[in-house]
Amino acid sequence: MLPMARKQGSHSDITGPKVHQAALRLIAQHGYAAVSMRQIAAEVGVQVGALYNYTSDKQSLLYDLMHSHMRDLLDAVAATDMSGDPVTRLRAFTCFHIRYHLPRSDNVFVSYMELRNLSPDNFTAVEAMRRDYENILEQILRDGEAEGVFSVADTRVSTMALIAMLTGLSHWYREDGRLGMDKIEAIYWDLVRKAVMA
Amino acid sequence: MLPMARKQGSHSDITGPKVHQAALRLIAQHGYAAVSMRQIAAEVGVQVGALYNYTSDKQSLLYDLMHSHMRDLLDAVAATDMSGDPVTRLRAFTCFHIRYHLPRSDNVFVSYMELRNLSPDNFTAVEAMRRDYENILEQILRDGEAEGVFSVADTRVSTMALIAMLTGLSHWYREDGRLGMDKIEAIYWDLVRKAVMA
DNA sequence: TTTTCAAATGAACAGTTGTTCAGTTACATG
DNA sequence: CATGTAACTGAACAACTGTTCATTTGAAAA
Repeated sequence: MLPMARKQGSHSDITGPKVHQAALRLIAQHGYAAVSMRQIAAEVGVQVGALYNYTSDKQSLLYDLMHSHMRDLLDAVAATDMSGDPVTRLRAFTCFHIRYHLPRSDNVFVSYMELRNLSPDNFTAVEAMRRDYENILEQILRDGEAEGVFSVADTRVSTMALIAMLTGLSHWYREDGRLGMDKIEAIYWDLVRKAVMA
Repeated sequence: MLPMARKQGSHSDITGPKVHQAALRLIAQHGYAAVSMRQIAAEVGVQVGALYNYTSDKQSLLYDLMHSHMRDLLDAVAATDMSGDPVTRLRAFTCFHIRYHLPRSDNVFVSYMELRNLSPDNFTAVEAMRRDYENILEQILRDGEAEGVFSVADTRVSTMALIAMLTGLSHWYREDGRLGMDKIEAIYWDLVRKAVMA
């Protein structure tokens, strides 16, 4: 088969997403700095130059991955029912976090590990969104403390501690492992609840 | 000042550690793949070629950093008093972890983020040491469960959750921040204790 | 003072990097 | 069928990569 400047059934609508998928997978596996544009192109099945129809440069590609992940995360959490008393809300947040993150380990990995490879402006933007997400949990803890149902030594630190605990799960969880998502959810909810309960 | 092939008072005993310090700092800041041997050399104040008097290649340099960190960690934890009932031991482990890791944020960062840049053999070696460290905590939890003083839904998962919570601290703690190490220690011990107590 | 040699230089190596762009191709439109 | 153009190729660019090594240096040993 001879090389073709344009393949059958190949459009911007197909190649565009493919570029992002390939970049996400490769960067999650090897890291941003260790992945070349040529590797991404090869995974898509295209030459390097073609990538620049879909991103202005490598940095923007990384930013797009991280920014869209955070946007989707914030949209999803906003669409989740978080009403009720603080304990119910904490449970809803915990379960949401686990169920949203576990099937998206590549996204989590990239958004966690590649922060330092963002340009200063891009870093600020992504960091603000991460902070927005953390604040949702922090507010739940504050409300629970105000009602006297939660009791933690420091709300902000406890927020960070719980987020770290929950996010760490994505780093070692394997879908084909010993425990299913329901079990995991129960175990983590048990730890979270007890840790903050008055 | 003309370039000199050997500077005054410059020995292997001085440059060697400097190479590791520079590599640690730069890799913690930018990541292994993003740091070049020339950048490390510049930080040391030397030309690239000189680095190869102290490491056989870049990969070995990374492995040395990670392996020696894990070795020091395991030595330090072994030298710490972990006797007594499970609650006392859990407290000792929690405080040890925090006090050991907080002043070594560069080491923690590198040992956490650069695992995927290790060659397969080096990865296996470092991973085994990490597992040894985790097992210390896991054994404390098991003993506590056997005595009925702890109660967790799954010991292994709880171990990973607590380690993630504790290690996450190193990612955001700033020495000049709002809270000193004593306060932090108290806050985390509170969370850990409550999370696993029966 | 002369000798010795660990330690560092600086140039070179072949390969890879991100990015650009003139040219080619195949599909959609007329 | 002819034409326009979005999508892609392939080659080129300068800069940078890890690594090697013959050469030079200067401090310590004789």
